[in-house]
Amino acid sequence: MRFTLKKEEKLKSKRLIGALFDKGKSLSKYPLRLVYLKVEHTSDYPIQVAFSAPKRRFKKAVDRNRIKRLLRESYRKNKHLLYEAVDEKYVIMFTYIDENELKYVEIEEKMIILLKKLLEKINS
RNA sequence: AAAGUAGGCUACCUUAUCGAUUCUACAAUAGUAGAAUAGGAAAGUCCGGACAUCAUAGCGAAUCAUAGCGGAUAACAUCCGUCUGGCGUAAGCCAAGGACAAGUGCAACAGAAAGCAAGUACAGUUAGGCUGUAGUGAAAUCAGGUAAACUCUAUGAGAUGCAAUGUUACGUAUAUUGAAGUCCCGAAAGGGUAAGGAUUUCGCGUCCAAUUUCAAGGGGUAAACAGCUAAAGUUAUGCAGUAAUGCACAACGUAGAUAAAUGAUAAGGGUUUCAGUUCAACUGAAAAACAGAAUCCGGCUUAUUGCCUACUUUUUUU
RNA sequence: GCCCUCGUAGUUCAACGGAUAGAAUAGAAGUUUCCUAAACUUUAGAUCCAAGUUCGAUUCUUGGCGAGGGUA
Repeated sequence: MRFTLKKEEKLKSKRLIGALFDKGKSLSKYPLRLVYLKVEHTSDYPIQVAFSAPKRRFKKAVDRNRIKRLLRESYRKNKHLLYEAVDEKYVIMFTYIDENELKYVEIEEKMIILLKKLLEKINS
């Protein structure tokens, strides 16, 4: 298993994002929040994913970029948890809801917990 | 040593592992190897250009900008030099710094009076007139003050911005409904008129015409490529110039993302601060700012780390 | 990315460059009432920030900060 994260795995379609917020279900593990939806998409990968840091909480572009990079890194390291257990296609959006930037180690820890929670939800 | 002024440099580094984007090569659509990958302000979007489109882009007015003088520049509200005025003990800093001797307006309070009329007290001299002084005020008879008041003078500006613009793909609609207009002369060719609509605010002009104009009236994709990064480029030296800068020659080859790459982790080293031990030195701990390209350049403004050089003033010591 | 607009009491709005910045409403205290409301009386409270022009700026100019909008 290689820990890569290619362009094709990123969620870019505005239509899918709209549908995701419209119909998707959400889970959260502070300071992360996740919205997911089972839907057909064009990518070869089973899951398309997007990351966001709200402008309301992080006014500076540097901070938003920083948060998104940390989220992307922690997802890249741990996405095998999902890939090993999921057959159908999903789209996922991660949102950062705290107002302060946490250390990478803490974010990765929460990410793992959140992904496991998601697996339970999907399989049940 | 303290306080201050001016100018300049800098923006932690190295290695390893795991990734991201672009390009190249090999492979063929899986990948492998190599190279490159954020700033001094990338920011604010405040000026100036390049570039692109619009001939319904023209002309005039309006509007806006600039404002001592000379120079630099592609250009500028930038930069350099200099005069004058102001601030500061000084080093230095600041200035929208043309015209109120064209016209119009405005001037609280105070004051007789802030314009077209009036006139207080004292003195020169008794009255009038004239002159001077006092008193109010930011400004008082003086060609008064005020133009970051209208305005005038000189110079400049066509409008819109890369979501410009071009090509391709998908889909397709000159769909449908309502309203307005389709003028005059002539058999025709043609001529006349200028109501309507369009345009950068207005006028002229120009353009449009049942293949017209205006209004109402669905949805999908939110696609790809070009524009898109070699540039009024950077550095060193020489020459010209007080300088900004120009010229010559040499070297270097410098991000192109698009729900938006430039990241994460570990180890070692350097810098600064604090603490401990006998000065040098060592050990330990902590800290490292402001901030993220989005068509590209030249500036301005604002945010901000560490340091260096020169100068000024004051105090202390020799 | 590009292009615009607006900042005055807690809130909604006023104010030719000229006295202590005005009104409504909300707040506080009092009068009235057995108590509350209403009414009446009194009271506190503001020009986003920093420079400049001016004798004098909410108003004019410049820079900053904040808020909002438009744009295939």
